[in-house]
Amino acid sequence: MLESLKALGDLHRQNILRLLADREMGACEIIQAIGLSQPAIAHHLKILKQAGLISGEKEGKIVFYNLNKDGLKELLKQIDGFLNDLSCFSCSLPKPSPLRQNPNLCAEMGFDPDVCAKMTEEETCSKRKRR
Amino acid sequence: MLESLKALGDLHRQNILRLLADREMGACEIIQAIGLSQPAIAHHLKILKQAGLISGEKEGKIVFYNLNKDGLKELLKQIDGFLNDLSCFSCSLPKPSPLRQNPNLCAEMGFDPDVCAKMTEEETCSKRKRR
DNA sequence: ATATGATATATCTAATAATTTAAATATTTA
DNA sequence: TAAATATTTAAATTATTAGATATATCATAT
Repeated sequence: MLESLKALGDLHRQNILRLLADREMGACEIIQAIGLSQPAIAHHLKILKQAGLISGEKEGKIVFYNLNKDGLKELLKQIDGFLNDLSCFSCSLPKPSPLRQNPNLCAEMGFDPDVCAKMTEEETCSKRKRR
Repeated sequence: MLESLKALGDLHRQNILRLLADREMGACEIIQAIGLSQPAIAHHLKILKQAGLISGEKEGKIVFYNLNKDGLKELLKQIDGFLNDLSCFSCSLPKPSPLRQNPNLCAEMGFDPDVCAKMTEEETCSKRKRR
């Protein structure tokens, strides 16, 4: 998901996706439409492809690019899971920090290593135990 | 949305959000939990705050950070709109490129400026006319 | 009250790392 | 051989980071 979010976090790449939302396009068309150099477009297309957001099929000289709808759907599911999981949108007031009780001891406080030690790219909060 | 996606596209910032999913935290707690320098954390917190994903309220010496659930909800809505809009998840086979008919003329092809000329950060495909 | 010192956070600055880009080159296909 | 795309390389830009410094708050001593 991190890779896909990085792929989405660039305006040119968003615009490539917007172009492909209308129809498939050959790379040369995308180059003209976006107005960057051919290698720059090739680079962005590679990033989008590696993120699973588009597909490219070579047909003769031309590589036709399309949205990967399954990839987009999967990404949306992941983001939805991540964000929902984070904010648990409906539930519960935020728990107060122990610093509220103990405002002088920030430097001395320890941390539950479970909370953060092994957080990885794809892990979401629901996989951690809540207290 | 671009700004928020960039904010999400960093593992440390994702982990800060994961931490805050459990409870509010003082900045000093976040520093210890993530293990970066104080200025680096301050920088990431600023980016997350500017993206509307967290809030910080100062209470004495300590700034307590919380998830901004409304911001997260709003972002999810935008991403959902963007991705759904792109792939129009249920509908229609992809339209073929005109290059399918005309495979020799990539360099000479013109482009409908409506399709791409004024694409901006927040514009989604549904706002463009479809053909 | 006022000064002093300690703590928490933010900002500034500079170094490093990563990303983006275009020119040059390579590869594939007609 | 020419056209379309990918890869390599190098330059420019941007992002990330830590050290130094600045600001604000609180506790304590005068």
